[in-house]
Amino acid sequence: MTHQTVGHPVLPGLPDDPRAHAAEPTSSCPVEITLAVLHGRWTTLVIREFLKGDHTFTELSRALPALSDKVLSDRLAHLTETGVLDRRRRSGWPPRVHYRLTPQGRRLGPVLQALWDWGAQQQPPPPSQTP
Amino acid sequence: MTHQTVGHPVLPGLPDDPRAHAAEPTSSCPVEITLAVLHGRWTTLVIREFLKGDHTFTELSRALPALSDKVLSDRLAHLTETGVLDRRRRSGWPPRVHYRLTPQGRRLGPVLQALWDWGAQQQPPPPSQTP
DNA sequence: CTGAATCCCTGCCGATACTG
DNA sequence: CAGTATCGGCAGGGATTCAG
Repeated sequence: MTHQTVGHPVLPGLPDDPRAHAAEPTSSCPVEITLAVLHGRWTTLVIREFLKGDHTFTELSRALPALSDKVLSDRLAHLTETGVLDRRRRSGWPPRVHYRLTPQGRRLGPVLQALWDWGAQQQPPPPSQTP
Repeated sequence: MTHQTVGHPVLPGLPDDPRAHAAEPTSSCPVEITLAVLHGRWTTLVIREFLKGDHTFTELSRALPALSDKVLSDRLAHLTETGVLDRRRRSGWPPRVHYRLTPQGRRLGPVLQALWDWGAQQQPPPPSQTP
């Protein structure tokens, strides 16, 4: 019938969703919402660490040594505000704060996977160095 | 065997891919590659327009009226450099340049869909205004 | 018609120092 | 331990102007 030969829709979103036809960048667009959550250097790496399990501030700092305290603090606050992380203070001394992914945060796994898959096809993996 | 009850992997990439364990943001990480392509205001909207079909510079300018010529030019150059768009000059007067998605560019459809899906669950769509 | 050049302004990121 | 306060550098984006 048309030039389209594949079986999946090429456009994101339901066809009658007005947000799929926005004429300018708007924070109500679902794509923008997700990109805003992932926005900023280190953000995806932090999420990746949480996909492995929950962490405290210091544990994360050790997992990503080149990430400064200030930016780590910024990222944790941002991801907590956006509902990706759950922040939990444990009483006692020394003070410890545990972070973990919320159910919404866990749903970012497939999103990162989609981003990974596209990028991986752009640049094939380096030869595996099996010792 | 473990605490994991779902059937899909939570981590992006093959487990033995060294890029899945990077300790800092690096341009060789597939996730970073994709985010670099999508980076910048207006970029996803431009890609969306191309998922509908190919366009000339002016057609795009009309589809996204609030997008300035300079930024549109930047976006087209960036997406062409990264292999998402194919640039084709048609001889004659007035000069016209047609852009269209490459096969790699078309593969961004599912990526935008994944971004849309996550964002849509964060903020349900507004009530449809059926006239 | 399709851009490229320039200028200014803003916002992010890193480094450093400090606090409950 | 887990942050906040402050500062400076730099890149992104918009407006305007000019060119092939």
